[in-house]
Amino acid sequence: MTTPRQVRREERLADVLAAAWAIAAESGLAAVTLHEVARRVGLRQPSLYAYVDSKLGLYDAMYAQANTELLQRLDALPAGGSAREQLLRLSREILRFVTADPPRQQLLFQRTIPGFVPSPASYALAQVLHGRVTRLLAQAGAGRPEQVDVFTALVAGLGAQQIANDPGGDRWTRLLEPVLNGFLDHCEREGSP
Amino acid sequence: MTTPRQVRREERLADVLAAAWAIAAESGLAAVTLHEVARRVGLRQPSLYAYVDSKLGLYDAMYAQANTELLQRLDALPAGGSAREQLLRLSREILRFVTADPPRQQLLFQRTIPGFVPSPASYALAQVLHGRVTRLLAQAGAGRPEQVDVFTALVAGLGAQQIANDPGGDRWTRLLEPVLNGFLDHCEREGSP
DNA sequence: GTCTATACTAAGATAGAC
DNA sequence: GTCTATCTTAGTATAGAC
Repeated sequence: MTTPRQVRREERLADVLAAAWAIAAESGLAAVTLHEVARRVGLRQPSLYAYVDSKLGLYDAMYAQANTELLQRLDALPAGGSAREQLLRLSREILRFVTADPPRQQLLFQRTIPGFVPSPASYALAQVLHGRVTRLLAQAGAGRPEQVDVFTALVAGLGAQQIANDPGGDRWTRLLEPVLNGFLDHCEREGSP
Repeated sequence: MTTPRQVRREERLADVLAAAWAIAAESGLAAVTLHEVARRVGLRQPSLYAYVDSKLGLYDAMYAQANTELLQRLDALPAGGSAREQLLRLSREILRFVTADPPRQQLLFQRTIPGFVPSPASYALAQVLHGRVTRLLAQAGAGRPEQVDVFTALVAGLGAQQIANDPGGDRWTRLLEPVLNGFLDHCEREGSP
């Protein structure tokens, strides 16, 4: 059961994480420091240790939060239509999610913070996400492991190029639909040779 | 003309850059510091300012060097065969280049160092690379700008996933050939509708 | 749970001698 | 071109009082 005290704590932690994401969005993920986070939430830096147990622990909490939020967004998508249509909606949402806030892409899909490795608990969330994608791909006729890997590379690649070379634009994200259709068409042809 | 003095200087600079790459490979690109670089080349930290004009200047020199080396490697590839075969060789070489040393991928194709923007001179090298890829893609029937963008996303995506989720392995890089063939087949079909 | 105080480490950069 | 010395800033983390 959740006491009012725990609720309060969760809210505070949410403030801490929000401040961290704001810093990351402004100055890069690597620019997040406990001092600056504390400044923004109106605490002294040592007080943050009541919420995270280290700097890397803060990154882990951000990682878990981003995974959770992305999962929630995918859950909130309309479920109708063909598997292909659902997959397109899901991919679009993932791209929207990461391109709207590049540090998310960096934290979720790249390995750029020296020393950061997701904790088992946080990584489990990433696996849930992967499982969701795999299931939908299987329904769309692209459920083989290699096909799932190609799909993740496609989405991650479009997101990364978009962020790195045309931030705020849609030069790569707008290619999602034709690329995805080409990929799924190819998988269908392969599926019944 | 190059005096012996300039040659010496170039060699020293090369040592500095090699030390920086070594640190990046061991601890991440963000872990490169002027102090540690100086330590490794047997200089005092202020002496590095004879070779680079700032920390970001060091990253810029690394960026330029990586581009130059990649271009050299692509130049050294055998030129025979169809455009498709050449393109496959080129893509393979790019993937080999970045996966063998993840900081290269991070510096060349991602934007993760707060404040780093390539200088015009360094960025020109990247454009040479892009031009080379574009020309080859055109010969292979995929020269439209959107097709070039898809190609870069494919290669960058495979490389990023490989590094992030299977470092040292080949779970994604081995998918290059089928993915590339699928992509080029699709472009050919599209080319004459 | 938050504070003050502080230990500890390390960073980037500049001045000026040799 | 390299050095010593130093400035300036900043970081993570801990101890102990309230």
